[in-house]
Amino acid sequence: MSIGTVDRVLHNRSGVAQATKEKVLKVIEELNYQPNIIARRLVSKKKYVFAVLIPTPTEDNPYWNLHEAGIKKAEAEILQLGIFIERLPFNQSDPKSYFAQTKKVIAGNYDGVLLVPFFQEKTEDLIDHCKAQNIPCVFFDTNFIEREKDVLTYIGQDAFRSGYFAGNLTSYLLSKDDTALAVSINAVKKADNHVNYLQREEGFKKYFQQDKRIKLETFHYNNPGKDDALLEKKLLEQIKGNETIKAIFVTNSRAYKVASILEKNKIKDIKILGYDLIDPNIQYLKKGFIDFLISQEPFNQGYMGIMSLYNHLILNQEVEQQKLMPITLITKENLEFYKA
Amino acid sequence: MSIGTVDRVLHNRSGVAQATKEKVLKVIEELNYQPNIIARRLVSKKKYVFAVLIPTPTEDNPYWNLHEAGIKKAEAEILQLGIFIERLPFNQSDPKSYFAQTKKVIAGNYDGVLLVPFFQEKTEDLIDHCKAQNIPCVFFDTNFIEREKDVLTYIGQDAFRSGYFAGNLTSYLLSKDDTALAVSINAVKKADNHVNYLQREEGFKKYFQQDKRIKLETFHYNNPGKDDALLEKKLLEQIKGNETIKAIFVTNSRAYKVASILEKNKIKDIKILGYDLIDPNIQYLKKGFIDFLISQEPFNQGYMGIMSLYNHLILNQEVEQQKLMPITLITKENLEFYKA
DNA sequence: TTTCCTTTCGTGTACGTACACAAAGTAAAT
DNA sequence: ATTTACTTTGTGTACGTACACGAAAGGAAA
Repeated sequence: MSIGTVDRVLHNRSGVAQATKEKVLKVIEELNYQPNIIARRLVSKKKYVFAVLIPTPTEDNPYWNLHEAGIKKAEAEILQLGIFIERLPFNQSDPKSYFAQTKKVIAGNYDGVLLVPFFQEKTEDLIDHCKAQNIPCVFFDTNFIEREKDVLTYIGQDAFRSGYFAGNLTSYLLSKDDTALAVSINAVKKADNHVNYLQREEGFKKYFQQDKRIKLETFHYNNPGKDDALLEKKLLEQIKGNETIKAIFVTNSRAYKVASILEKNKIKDIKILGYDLIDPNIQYLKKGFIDFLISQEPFNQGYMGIMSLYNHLILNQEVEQQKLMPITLITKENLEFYKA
Repeated sequence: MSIGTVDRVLHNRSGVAQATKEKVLKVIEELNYQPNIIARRLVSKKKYVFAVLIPTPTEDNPYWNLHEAGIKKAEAEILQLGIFIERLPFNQSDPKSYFAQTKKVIAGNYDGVLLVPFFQEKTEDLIDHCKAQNIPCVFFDTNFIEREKDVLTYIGQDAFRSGYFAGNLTSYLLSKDDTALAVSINAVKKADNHVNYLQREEGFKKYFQQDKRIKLETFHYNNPGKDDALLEKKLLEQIKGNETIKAIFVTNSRAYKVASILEKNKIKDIKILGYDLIDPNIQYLKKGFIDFLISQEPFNQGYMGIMSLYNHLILNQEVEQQKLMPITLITKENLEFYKA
């Protein structure tokens, strides 16, 4: 038995007599042979290229910078192994830019795809392509539940449970017959891409269906422009219309907008809960205007997203269908221990 | 210029003319040469062995199982790279067993050490040895502040800040003139090894020095045996002696003991905060008798502990002097998203 | 038996690094 | 000029894997 024969058996290639093959397999079994990944990558000159579709961080929403950091860390770790990452950023308020990038991925020759399935209708073709070409695709941050079974994995929070958690926490802060206000502020008119926000609100509501001591109101504001004056007017109307509102749950990273309105109007007895450790939120957390922020651990999401592709393609490891990120609570007091 | 010469320059070995050396260095600079870690580990037959000193998980304290899981993950990742882990478990209520293991490390020939510096006096020799032999040493879970500068890194929580965080959280749960009770239950008489507990209590107290709306009491119970009946008697005495006690902060993983006492005595209006996702705690969290648990992320501690040694020794990377773990809050609602 | 083809198996080379050893170069001593 | 001692440089081999290529074995037809 020579190295060559063993190698053929290992890779299930043709040209080995059945008897020999069985003998080799037996020995492999006995010795519990594990291929040396190191040597394998060393000799293989195959390059892997992963496409990453992630919104461009904007001043209005710097959130995506945090993912980028995690992606960068993964990139550094596996660059030496011949794996390259190509970023295809899109404008999160412009479906066309998203569509253009998905088309690039379909036209290009990528070995794996990591994406935030922001605009769902536009995502279908991409998933079909990946499925047909057997290209692993990873959703992160936002799930696309209908097509979840067609991708390698989803990495992100369970948005509904996250909202439910927020409800539970809010219940600790309020007294009987107080009201909690769930606020959703969207940057675009059509909110089909904000699955997370909707599900968080649902989870939050669900909690208070079981815990009737506390009342619930909702506030929705969709605005593609940036007319924060109107937001202020409407929000104040609602708050002043109900003196029992003692907590506001902002279903996305715009908690700082609510905080700034309360600060400006010197309203101090309303607690604010929101999402994401972006800078404006952090500032208001430190100042005490925001009480709690829920982190989605975007850094880890980015890191694990890339690593899932790596584990699947290069290490041939099983990858879980869902990697649900922890629902992490941040206050002024433990903030400094979370880098992202 | 041959491979051999370049290699000599790279490793700063002798036998290269100054002129040649400079020429080679220049080219290395220009090409931004990065050594291929893969190939390097492949060829090097040097084996690394790390010693891990960690308490044996007991029925009374299964906490250390969680670290072990993280260590195992790291082990699996780097085993192929010729790195081996040798476990030297000790009995956490027996300083002698700890001492015996430290002596083994000193006598042995290890390339790195990961330990919980539980009994501080007994640790001195080990640290001296590591320092003299230039063996990297990592503290985790518990810090040994006086010798922190002599080791590679400390991985764990900032216990004081963690207690402070708990204080802040407690303040949300209580009303003016309520009392918070800080409870420390130790399994051994001499509590010099429980630096964490003490610091958490200090942090907790500190918070209420600034927030005077709430009163504070403390309760200490040191018992090397397992006389939980006495604990119950004493704790009930204190609780019944002060009707305003509305929250109990347990400074270590024994929150379940307090919860069981409250459950047995049908006391329902006192909230419990504690540490660590060990099974009995989790049970009481689910039942609603414990409200909040703070996780120290032991899994990550174990994983990162091993990886710090690896990064330092094999990858020659800079390692931070302190890797402070996040202070993570767990409730019934987000529990399932934390595996450890 | 020879020829030819197919199936089966062994050998050689490469990946990038580390190191032992051989070769070449240099300079002083004979 | 030759020897000797030493410095400097080049070559060969190995690590474990992947694969191309060629060698051997086997069988069928000439």
